[in-house]
Amino acid sequence: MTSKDPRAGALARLAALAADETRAACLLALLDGRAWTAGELARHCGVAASTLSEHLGKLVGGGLLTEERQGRHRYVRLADARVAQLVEDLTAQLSPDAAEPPRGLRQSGAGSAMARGRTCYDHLAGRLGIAVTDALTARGLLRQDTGFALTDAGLDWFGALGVNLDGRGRRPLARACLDWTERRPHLAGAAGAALCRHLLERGWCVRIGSGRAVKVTGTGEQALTDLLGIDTAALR
Amino acid sequence: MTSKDPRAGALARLAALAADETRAACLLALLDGRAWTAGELARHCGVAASTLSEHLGKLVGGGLLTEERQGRHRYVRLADARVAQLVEDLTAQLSPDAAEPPRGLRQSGAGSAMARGRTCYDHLAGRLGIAVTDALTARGLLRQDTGFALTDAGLDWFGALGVNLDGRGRRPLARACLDWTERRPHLAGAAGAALCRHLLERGWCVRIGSGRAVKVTGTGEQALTDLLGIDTAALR
DNA sequence: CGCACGGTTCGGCGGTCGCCGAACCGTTCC
DNA sequence: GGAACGGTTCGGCGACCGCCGAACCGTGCG
Repeated sequence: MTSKDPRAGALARLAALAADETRAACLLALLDGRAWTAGELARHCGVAASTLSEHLGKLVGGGLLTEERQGRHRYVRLADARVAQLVEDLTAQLSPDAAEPPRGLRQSGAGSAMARGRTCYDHLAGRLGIAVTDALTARGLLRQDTGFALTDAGLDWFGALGVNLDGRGRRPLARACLDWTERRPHLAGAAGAALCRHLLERGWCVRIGSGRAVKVTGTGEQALTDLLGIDTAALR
Repeated sequence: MTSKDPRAGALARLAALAADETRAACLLALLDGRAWTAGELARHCGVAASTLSEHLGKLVGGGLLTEERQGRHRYVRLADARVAQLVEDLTAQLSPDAAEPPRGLRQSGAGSAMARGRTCYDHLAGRLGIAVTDALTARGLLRQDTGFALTDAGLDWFGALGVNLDGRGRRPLARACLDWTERRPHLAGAAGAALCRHLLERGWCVRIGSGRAVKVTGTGEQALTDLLGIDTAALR
């Protein structure tokens, strides 16, 4: 408690924000990239509204969340992509040694929809995210062997698609995010986010209900086949 | 506390390991990549040996540290590069908003040696790390604009240098690590580690005392100039 | 052998933290 | 205006956690 490293206190304070099961559950839920109300999160976590209110205070105060008040609602979301990336990295740390077997075909309901395709903060995950990443790699648009980066051909491909990749702040263009169900890296970063947004805007994917699960539409299947040669049968 | 996400508990447990100032100080100290004894860490953190013993138990039990017992000593180090990466990412999360001004020329003693050059777990950081990263990028061996990856020319360059990049597990070859003093990304990952090891083996860099600070030797200056065109004057 | 030393275990102390229910405040809708 | 509702504040309770010193164990050295 004498000298130590001046960063130690700050690091501990940051980690403490995620070191509670309820707050951790909030962060994971918010990985879908959307804004939740305090009440929704309280119900999701199974705690009293008052309890969750205090948790939100800490998370917002710690800079992990931003809030937006509308009438009698308090909407809260992850502060930025950096926070989302951090939460992803933390959960990724857990997967390799988690004894959990590759999860069979249990929970075939909402679970399998999530496994087929979902959003992870602002990019695609699940089998859909993996399929897109693999297709990009196979076509020489993305390189994974020397890091995780778009190729020049990849930049052109995004341009031809009409996706604008400029104006991203200091956020890396391509980044690997470890998929939670597939245990394989998929495309995140500014390019992953832009691509996900593009698919949703074009109606190639739609969100299922209010969750983070997404499904490929008919026109989406056609587009993914034409653009990337993806066999969409496995995504149905 | 009812359903939540099954990952929430695991995430909270992981974060809790870093959520204590003393344990955080240990993790930061161990970022130098070397093995410390329990006593060294206790003195470094300013707590009783018994207290630190308990902390080590948790960190080892949590898989963040591995231990190696020799005689009456207990040597402990970060478990692997994944853990180091995680700690780096967490500290990087803090730097952008930390009000700390770009730290003037205070602590000109050991501090400035650290700013000149140091190791960050197993790769180079400080001005030296930045200089190497910039030089690699300027020479077209590393691309940062589309992610963070070696180019084909970069692969060749490493090969010509006699650095073997095979045999890395699932660890990414190139990865960006945010520098703590310079606030800029530098090369980490398997390539960064291999390069750092190479510089030390060839005697181009040597460790200063027992810390993580390193300095470039005379032959090292010549080599860095020849190989990468680095102006080593700024590193003295 | 005996002492010094590094590390661990244990009991106990004090502070923090997460949780709840009750009271309260502001918005929305009837 | 009144009722319903989302959210916040507050007091209090129980659990957990980090810290220490003392006792203990094993290694290494004189």
